[in-house]
Amino acid sequence: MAAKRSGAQSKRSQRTRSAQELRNEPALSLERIVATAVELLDAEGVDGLTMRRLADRLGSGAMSLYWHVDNKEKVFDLALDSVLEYREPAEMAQSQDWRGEVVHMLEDWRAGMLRHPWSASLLPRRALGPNILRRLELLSKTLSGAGVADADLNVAIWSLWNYVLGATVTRASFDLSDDDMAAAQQRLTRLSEHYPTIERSRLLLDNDWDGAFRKGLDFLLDGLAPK
Amino acid sequence: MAAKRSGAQSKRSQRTRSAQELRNEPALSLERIVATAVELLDAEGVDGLTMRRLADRLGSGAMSLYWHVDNKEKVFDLALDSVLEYREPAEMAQSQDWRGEVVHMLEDWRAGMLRHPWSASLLPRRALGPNILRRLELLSKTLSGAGVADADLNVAIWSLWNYVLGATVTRASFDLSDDDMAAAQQRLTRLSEHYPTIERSRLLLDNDWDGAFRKGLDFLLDGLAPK
DNA sequence: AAATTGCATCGTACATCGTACGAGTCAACT
DNA sequence: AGTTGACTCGTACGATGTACGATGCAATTT
Repeated sequence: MAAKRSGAQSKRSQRTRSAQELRNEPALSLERIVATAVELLDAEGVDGLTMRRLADRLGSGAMSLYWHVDNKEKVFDLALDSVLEYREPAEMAQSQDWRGEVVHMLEDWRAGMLRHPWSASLLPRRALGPNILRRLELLSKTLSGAGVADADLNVAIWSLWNYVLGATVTRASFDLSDDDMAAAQQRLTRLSEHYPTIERSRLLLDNDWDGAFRKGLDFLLDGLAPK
Repeated sequence: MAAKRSGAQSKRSQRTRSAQELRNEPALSLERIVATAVELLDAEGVDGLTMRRLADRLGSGAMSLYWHVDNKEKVFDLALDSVLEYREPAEMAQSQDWRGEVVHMLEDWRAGMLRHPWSASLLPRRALGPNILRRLELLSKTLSGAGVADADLNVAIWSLWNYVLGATVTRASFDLSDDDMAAAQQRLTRLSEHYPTIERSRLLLDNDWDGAFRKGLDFLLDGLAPK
């Protein structure tokens, strides 16, 4: 039976592959597969990622991918987590402005996902990758350091997580092309007699997404702040 | 070229089909297709819904579905909206407890989606169906009636929508089977040295989902309440 | 030097999917 | 009697995920 590559890198493959490496296409690797998957997702969206197309971009055969990856689902998992890569903030521990930090962390999180809109629609179904966990850990630590009691930490984290996830998913799915937007507008005004209040507030049409995100976040933080 | 059925019902099909109707399988109809799709989604999940399987359950050929439905996407759209069907609350207009009403509406919304966990993962990608719009309209009306200024309505609606959507999606995706739960637990404790705060607060493990949902919602409503 | 091992690649094949196309059925209308 | 239009469905096509086994090639052992 064929051996499957586990998490560990092979020791040998570091210095071999000279034939391949000096050629046009560098050899396959998990990193290259994931990076190319992200490219493909950015370019073609979730449905555009197929194992064959991914392999084409890598200059390899489709089945070669399966040496490095269990199945297509894993490609999605890895692509998602890679997009949420978290770079440790330089100074952090001594800051007093916990609220500013939290806002910054969550806005950064959201911005990262909006840079790759497919990631928002993927997130719900995926397990927690290391980068997401790292972000949750830092969020917990910051809140805890700000004085949030352990007993309240769970509620705090979930509220924020839910809000950020929802806001990002919503934003990503309503970030329509101009054509779609025009169609939606037309549809809404056609139906406006049934939804007068929506019409009046111009929901879905005039949206300051970022501002609204920030305001709701502030409300949550008001409630979550230690008294 | 084959005519496609548009939104309107055929006038004739009301009284004909006697041969079919008295038989074991009633004739195909949009309603029956959608209802069966929901059954299938409940039973087998998103990936379990295929046109062939759906047709099997309906006792018809796969291609027959396409008379009633443009494509598979539309089936998803219709199934989702049907799950979010909204039944008008009897008395409502005169109530003074706007906050209780909002909480009730949103908890009902969330409960409806959690009864069909596939719906949460579908929601982000779908257009707004009539039932969702109806719910948004009622929410807007209630907030507006409570004194929320038109200018603030947008932020209010989006904050609540985002929060509810995020909380529902999260809950649905973490509502794991016991096996998955055990695996997740094992995985987390194995990694606990890297995520000490998460470990301490037992995030992901001891969760009072409903309670946390309610608390975060209260925080939002505190912020959104007209002064 | 020769044989063996193990990592890595890939061609072929299969079941399954969404759905295009066109033929078929049957009641209602002219 | 003939036409129409609503509806059903068999067949077929291209695309997909991936199981399986053959192949190549460097490192290691003999």
